[in-house]
Amino acid sequence: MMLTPRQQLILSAVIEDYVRMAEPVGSRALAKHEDIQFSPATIRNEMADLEEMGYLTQPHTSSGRIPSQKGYRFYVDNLLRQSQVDRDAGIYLKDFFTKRIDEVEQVVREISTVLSSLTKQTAIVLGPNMYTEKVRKIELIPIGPGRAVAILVTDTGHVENVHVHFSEDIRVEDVEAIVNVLNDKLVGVPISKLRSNLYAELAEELARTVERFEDALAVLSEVCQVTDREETVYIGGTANVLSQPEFHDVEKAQSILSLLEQGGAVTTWFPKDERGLTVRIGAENSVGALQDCTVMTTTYSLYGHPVGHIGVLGPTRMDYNRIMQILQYTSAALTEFLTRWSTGN
Amino acid sequence: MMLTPRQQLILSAVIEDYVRMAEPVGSRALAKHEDIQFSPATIRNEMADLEEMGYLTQPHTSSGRIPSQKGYRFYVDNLLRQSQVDRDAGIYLKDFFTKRIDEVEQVVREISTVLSSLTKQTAIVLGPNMYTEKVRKIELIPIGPGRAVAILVTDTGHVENVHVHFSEDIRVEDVEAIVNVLNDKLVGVPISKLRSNLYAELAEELARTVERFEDALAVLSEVCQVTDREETVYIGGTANVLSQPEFHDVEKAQSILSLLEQGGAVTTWFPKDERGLTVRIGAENSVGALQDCTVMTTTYSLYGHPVGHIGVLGPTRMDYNRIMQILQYTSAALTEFLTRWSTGN
DNA sequence: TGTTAGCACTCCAACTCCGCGAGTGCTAAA
DNA sequence: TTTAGCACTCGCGGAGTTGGAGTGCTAACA
Repeated sequence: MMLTPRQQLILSAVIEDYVRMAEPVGSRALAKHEDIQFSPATIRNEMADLEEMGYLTQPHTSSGRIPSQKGYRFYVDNLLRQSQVDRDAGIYLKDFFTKRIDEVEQVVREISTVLSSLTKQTAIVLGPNMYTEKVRKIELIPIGPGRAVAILVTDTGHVENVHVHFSEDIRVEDVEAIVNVLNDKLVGVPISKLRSNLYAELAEELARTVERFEDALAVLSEVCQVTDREETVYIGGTANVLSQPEFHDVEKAQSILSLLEQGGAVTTWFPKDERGLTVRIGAENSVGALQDCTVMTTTYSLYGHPVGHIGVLGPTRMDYNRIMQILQYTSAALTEFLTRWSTGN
Repeated sequence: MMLTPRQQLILSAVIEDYVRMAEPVGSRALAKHEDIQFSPATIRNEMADLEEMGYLTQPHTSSGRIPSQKGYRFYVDNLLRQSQVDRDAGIYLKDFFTKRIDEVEQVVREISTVLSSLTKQTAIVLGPNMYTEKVRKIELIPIGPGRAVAILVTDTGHVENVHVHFSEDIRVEDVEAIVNVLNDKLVGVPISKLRSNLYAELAEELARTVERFEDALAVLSEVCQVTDREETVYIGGTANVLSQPEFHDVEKAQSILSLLEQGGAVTTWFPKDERGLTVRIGAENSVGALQDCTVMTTTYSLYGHPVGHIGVLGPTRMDYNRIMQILQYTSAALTEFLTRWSTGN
């Protein structure tokens, strides 16, 4: 059942050739591979065995072999040698990050472009969530009768805002009172706990302090909306989908593009509670349209907590090695950038 | 030189048929058209004339005709009868807007989706700029040594924020002084005038009030950055590009998709100083990749000033009539929504 | 004079046919 | 166990063929 070293060698070679050429690879071509010393005939025998075991398939009799999903999986799990990160890519990334001392959001957005152009695939970046950040300040700024903007600033300097409403005849003192209570009770609280932990306690306090109790409650609930904000999604390199030979079929390409378009759907492709690198090959993606795609993802962190995801979408025939390197390197660089940024540029 | 009514009728018919079928239309097919009473032979003669004048072309001898760019242009300028807006579309839009009492940004983003699914083309929406809005409040919230977030709220409730830096040993009073001066001098000033008009005056005032003058200046300049923010671009329905027969050629499709991806580039497709509806057919778009595309755009307004653009990108063979209707209707509805929203939901 | 029927002609698109070549599996020899 | 040899398979691309849609032209007709 286990593969012999020679079979592993051949499987690797098949995958690497196929990744490069996007065409079924035959025994003759493989024999030319430098670290393969056997004759085509031997290779044919081995390939027949590999096919029988399900690691390779044949589009039709008398054509070369292509790796099956199982083949890719074995390759990723056992054969991938962690080679050097692409030198140019490394330089490019390092360069990108040292130049940047900008707003986080902009950097994160641009990462999706960078990642896609490095990998020549589609890159997906889920913006850093603020669940672990703490409330630094809450402001209520009136902008009209019965209307105000609530602004919430976190300790790392993220700003969220939401429009709130109250009765038109509320008094200025009441608004001030509300803001004071909010700040008293909420500063230092992690965003993730905003709603759950403090709702009851805060309501009580507000009831004691503020005349217009219902208004205060409404505001409270509206402010809490910021915790429900879904992560922002940045997608770069969607056009790269079309340059993959496997998606020259317009139907397929379109189904993938429309999938990418509904930003929300993309979120589900990322494993919720894993922090390391994950690789989902073909049918391992539950989504139908991704049957012959691979989604490789990893997380980036702030203060040791994963706060966001980056990922690459490509055909199952992708350069796993290279893309894995780039992804890991990018994640590390992004993590470092975030840390540097949030401790003071 | 001028077209006879019959020629106009035939031109219309050719265009309308071609828009529907995406295939060259011949004299026989046209003769079946209900408001055409002449025989195929007559039609052939007229079409030959129209071709000679450049309104139609023939992919090859002995095939039907297709409209030339000049043909489309004439059609748009002279023959388009403003018919009823698509009933379903109207209902759909009305529905969308009455349901929505949400954040502007979200509505604008969703408009791009709505517009693309109504037109089955790619929709481009340039978010409302805030140039005409006025400063309501400026806040400086410290988030670390020498670091703060500057928050600017406009009279309609837009919130922009930017990170600012000053010497680490600046005193709290100085920060307060800066904020006070900023608010004193800037509240009520239109965003567009922020930098130009008040820079000098403000600097003077700050020099008088604030000890750390350089710091204040730096902050001022950083705050002004928000005026440089480029308009946000939302693009919906990029996948629709692929469903157009003319873009089944992967090359073409890709060049258009990559164009769409660089959000910034898209901005230039919108005429700067026109407010009504514009139609750019084929080569009228200066961009090379859009040679067989039409970009139809219009603006939406707030308080009578155009504040943003919406547009539709499709093949020159697009349903001008329908898309024009939808665009105008959407623009009107969006304008109305904005007004309602900014005067208090 | 403008319109129409008829007809010969054109040309694309789709289909079939065929040969090439890359690749295989099997067998027999090393 | 590996390799050389050989017969076989099958997709792909080019050449040849055909059908049909559409044209332009001419001549007849209102």
